Amino acid sequence: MQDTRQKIIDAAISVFNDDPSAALERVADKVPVTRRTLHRYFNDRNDLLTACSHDIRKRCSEAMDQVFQQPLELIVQLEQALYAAIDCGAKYAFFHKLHGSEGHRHQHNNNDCATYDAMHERLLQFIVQLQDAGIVTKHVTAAWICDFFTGVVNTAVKALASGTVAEQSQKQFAWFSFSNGIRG
Amino acid sequence: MQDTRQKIIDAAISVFNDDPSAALERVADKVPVTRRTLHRYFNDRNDLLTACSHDIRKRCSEAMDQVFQQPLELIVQLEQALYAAIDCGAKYAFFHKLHGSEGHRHQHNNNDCATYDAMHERLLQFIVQLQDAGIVTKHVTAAWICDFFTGVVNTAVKALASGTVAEQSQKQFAWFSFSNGIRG
DNA sequence: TCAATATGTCACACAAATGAGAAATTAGTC
DNA sequence: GACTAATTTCTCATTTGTGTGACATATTGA
Repeated sequence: MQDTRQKIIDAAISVFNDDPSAALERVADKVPVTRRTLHRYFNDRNDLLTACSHDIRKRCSEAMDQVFQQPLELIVQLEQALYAAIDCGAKYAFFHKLHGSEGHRHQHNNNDCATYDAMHERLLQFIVQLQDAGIVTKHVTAAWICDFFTGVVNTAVKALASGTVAEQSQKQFAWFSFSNGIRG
Repeated sequence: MQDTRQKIIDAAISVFNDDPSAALERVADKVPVTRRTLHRYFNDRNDLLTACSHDIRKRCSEAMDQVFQQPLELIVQLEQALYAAIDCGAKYAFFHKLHGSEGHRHQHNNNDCATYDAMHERLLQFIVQLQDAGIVTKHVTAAWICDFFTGVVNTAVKALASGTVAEQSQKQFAWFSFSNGIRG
């Protein structure tokens, strides 16, 4: 039953994503598991946070990596990147929150921070490339498109969770709005 | 100096928006004011939350109301609604969080809930109207466009806060991406 | 069935957050 | 300069969250 660890991490990401200071009991209840059990896997709150950070890096960043390595048309790569981010769900959002929050001391030597920086930078450069190729508009900055990308991912994840969109439509709608939203 | 109360509410909305379980000290520090002073204006945490809810309803919802009452072209109304929501900033986002969170018992008899429902419903009906008029696409559902609307507002607010977009460009970029994102 | 492993229960010490009283301090106002 | 209202400072009791130890109770697999 070693997948309890993973369940706890998933629950923690989900809970902390919309309430960073939530009590550990909230995480435990969500698994569901006793708080005592949670503490058997993670020494303290910070330990759990670190585990979350690692897990996110592994799953989310590697998923994005894979997309950009495929020999596809640029625009199709972007589409796949969006889908990959949506599949990561709350993880992708939490990745940004973690490294963008005030309390977080973002240092590039830290592995997780470096990975975050790399992922973000690649997406940014990729968009610049698309702009230069005339595939996406130059009416808005590449930085805005990056934020917009994250925003659409969040919207898609929340929409599915709240039930306002069917699972089958989720990615389709997201790509529709995103791709049109960045075209001249 | 009765505007201390308002300052506290504004700080609370901002803090609780990205950390609902944050300590009251965080709110007090942000004003800045002593925690003791905060407690003189609000009996307890829940009291403050209620005040936030009321404040949001007043400012945010009324701003939207005003837009829809103006005799403008439909698409221009939508544009103004987006700008109004962005101007409300974190308030608009928090409005959704409050009434969409798990812990919240959403009951229509409650005034704040009713106002939220009304605002949301009107936006939804407005979009349906735009779809029927052929102004916005029917490739995606009106419910999705509602979520997308909120998503773009959030993105715009965050982008400005994090400095990735200039204040002058914020609304322009947001409307560009939103309006294109919902056109066929 | 037995042993190993995982989880639950209960109890505890400690830290942090909450809420409030009383007196000192500051900022305006006349 | 004295008065007033708002705020700070300091203090304290209470509650809530955190982390751990000892032991009981499942669950699993040989």
